[in-house]
Amino acid sequence: MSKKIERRQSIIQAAIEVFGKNNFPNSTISEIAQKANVAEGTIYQYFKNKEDLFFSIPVEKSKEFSRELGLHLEGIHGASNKIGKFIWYYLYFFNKNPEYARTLMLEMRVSKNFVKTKAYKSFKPFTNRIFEIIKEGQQEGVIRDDVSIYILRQLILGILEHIVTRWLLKGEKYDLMQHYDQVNELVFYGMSCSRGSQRHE
Amino acid sequence: MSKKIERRQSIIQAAIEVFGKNNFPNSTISEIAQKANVAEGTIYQYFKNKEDLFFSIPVEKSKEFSRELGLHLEGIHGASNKIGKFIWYYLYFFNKNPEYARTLMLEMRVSKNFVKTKAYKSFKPFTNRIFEIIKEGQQEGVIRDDVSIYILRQLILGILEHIVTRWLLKGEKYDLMQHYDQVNELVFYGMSCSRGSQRHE
Amino acid sequence: MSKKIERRQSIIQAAIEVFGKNNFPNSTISEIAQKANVAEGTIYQYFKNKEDLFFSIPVEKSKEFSRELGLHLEGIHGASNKIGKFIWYYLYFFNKNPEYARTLMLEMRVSKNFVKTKAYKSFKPFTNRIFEIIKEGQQEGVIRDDVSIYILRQLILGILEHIVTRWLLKGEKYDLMQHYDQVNELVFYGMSCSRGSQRHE
Amino acid sequence: MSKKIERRQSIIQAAIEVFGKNNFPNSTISEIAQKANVAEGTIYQYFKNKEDLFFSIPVEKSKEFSRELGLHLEGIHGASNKIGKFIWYYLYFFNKNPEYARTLMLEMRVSKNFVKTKAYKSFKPFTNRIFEIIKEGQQEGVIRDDVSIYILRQLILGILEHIVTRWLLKGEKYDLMQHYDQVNELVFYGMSCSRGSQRHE
DNA sequence: AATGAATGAGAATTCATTCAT
DNA sequence: AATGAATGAATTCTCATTCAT
Repeated sequence: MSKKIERRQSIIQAAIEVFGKNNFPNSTISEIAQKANVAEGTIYQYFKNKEDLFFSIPVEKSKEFSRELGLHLEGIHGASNKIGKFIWYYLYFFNKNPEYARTLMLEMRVSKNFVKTKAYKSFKPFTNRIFEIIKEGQQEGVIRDDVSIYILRQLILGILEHIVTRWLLKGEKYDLMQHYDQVNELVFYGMSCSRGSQRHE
Repeated sequence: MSKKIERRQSIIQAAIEVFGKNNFPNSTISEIAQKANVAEGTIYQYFKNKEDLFFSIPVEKSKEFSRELGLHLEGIHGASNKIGKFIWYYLYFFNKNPEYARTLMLEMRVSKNFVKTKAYKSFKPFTNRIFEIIKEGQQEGVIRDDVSIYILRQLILGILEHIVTRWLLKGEKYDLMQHYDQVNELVFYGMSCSRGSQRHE
Repeated sequence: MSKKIERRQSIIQAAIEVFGKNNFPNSTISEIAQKANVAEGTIYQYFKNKEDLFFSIPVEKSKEFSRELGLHLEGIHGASNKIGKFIWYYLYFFNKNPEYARTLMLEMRVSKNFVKTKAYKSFKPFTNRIFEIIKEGQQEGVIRDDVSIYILRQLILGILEHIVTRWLLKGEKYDLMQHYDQVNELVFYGMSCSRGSQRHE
Repeated sequence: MSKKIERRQSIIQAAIEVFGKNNFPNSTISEIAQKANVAEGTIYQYFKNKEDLFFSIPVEKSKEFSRELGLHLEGIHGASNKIGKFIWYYLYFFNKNPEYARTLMLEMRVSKNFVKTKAYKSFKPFTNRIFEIIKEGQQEGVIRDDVSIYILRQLILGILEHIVTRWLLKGEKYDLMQHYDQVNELVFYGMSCSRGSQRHE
């Protein structure tokens, strides 16, 4: 039983490495199978086809992300702290998973019809988590409520995606975490109440 | 003689359309040849191979960009005005060339080893043009000189690329030019000497 | 004990349906297993391989045919009546088993080396039954004896196969039984003594 | 120009041999290519895919059949003589093309949805030729006109197909032409106006 | 005896590139 | 210089069969 789950995991892991190194069309099932120590045919018992395997990566990684994020948020009080932690974990996660970052940010996110894939849908949970935190902050009175929460979420994710993308384009040569303070500041600057009037997008 | 140049142009143009619609691996020489009204074999008389054709696109487009940009800057005085014009033309150019924008921003720029390609090198001329304008501005005293010009250039291009990329990810559904004022403001906010008072245009 | 026989039966039954719907190469062991409510591996405990399962169908069906035919012939006197009954049952049987008919007539019978298979051999019993009846008829004096019994058997089966095949090619859209009288007449016309001289094949 | 036609022909010829020897699913493009002395890829320049190649065989052969049949009918007068010639040529043609006969009669004709294929449609021309002859015969008064010409055509083709099919099932061991007289007789027996006295040839 | 996960051989098809005309 | 037919390498995916549990 858990053997199946393990095997599935090892295929996904191999896929992350191979797709991250090459890219979708230049990656071969054969290489993934080899890396996962399974026969090519085995992959097709776990995934419908190459594309399905590809888009299963974010599904799996998003679960992991949400799960771990949940643990990290455990016991933290106050929306500000939670957002700070979120930003930290986001950077930490991609810093730790550069191949996945590459695939997600530079290939999937950018492909036509990405929003229709199951990969995109798998972001829902942690995307909702942000909503919760923002609302909490608005109730606490530390986050402005004169702006749609969609805009506020877009603010956070937009900055984070931008930072990660630049890091990738530079070849992941530096530690992504070094941007933590900067991002934090930018985000809080944009979200906090204590400002008379700011426009946005 | 000029027939050769014309033919080369029509191949490049067809390539832009086809690569922009699909993407590199899903585009076929056959379709490009058809669209350019030449035989497949003919393409190999003008370009070494598919990849060469692909990376020749920015080379060609960059020339066009620089040439036109030069004309638009003609007669404009003052670094501020020139930067304003540059921003305007950048947005104008990609707004007018969405297929090329898609290929360049979402596919080439994002591919590993892009910086080693001739495409990347072809950006030099207009990239240098920015340097000149920045230096001019610093001499004029309207652009801060406490920061490396590399950073300042990166500020301009970073914002522009970000804006164009978001536009593409949204499906080019709106007019890119509508961001002109916003970008302008952001750039001048970041570059000007005396925070609080910048004028341009 | 009888559980094994039951299980074997349900596999055969599933095979008839699946092979009849698709055809040999387009049928999968997986689908048959599913329909029979057994695991794929189980099929290999009852049959050597896919081909063996395929050719086991007529073996099984022929047994059923012979058994039932025997019952239907019980108590019938006179070769003419018996032949009539045989024709009736033949049409009745395939009318009731269209998937099997399809497989047998349009796929197996038609395949190279069919005569070497165990399927072909399994027809012996009911084929012999015809011989017996013909001989009986010749002794009774109602069936001509100036012709080889092989020819006479071939006459009966040839017509029946032809009728069933045409019915299948037309998509089994009509009731096969409607041909009973016609076939009966044709057969008796060909077999009966009361004719001076007819040539054949 | 004629090189393309020649090559197409040699591929078709190779396909006839290979499909006739094995059958559709057991035949490989690779073997056909080898036999035709072309690369596998070349086949796909002439035919969309394996299935297209398969169904192109009758299209090609039907053309040949009609063309040759036309020559053989040239100068023959009287519907009776024409039908006789038609029967003769039909048997002659399949006798000479046993592999094609096998493919057409035992595999294609028998497959579901055959009537929807281009192969089926390609029979139209010679099928129409029969109509013409039948009508001619009815006007001459030598062919009964109390029965639909569809039935009469079906009579001819039904008998011929049956004879050819039986020949194939027996392994093409005897000369198909030996059935000529028998078929002729059967056909004329069924088609002529005045039962009892038909003459032909 | 039954299971069903794992295997891997095998085949169709695509398409960049070459080269004879 | 232009053509476009021919090539064949390379890759995905299927599925009968095996075998450890």
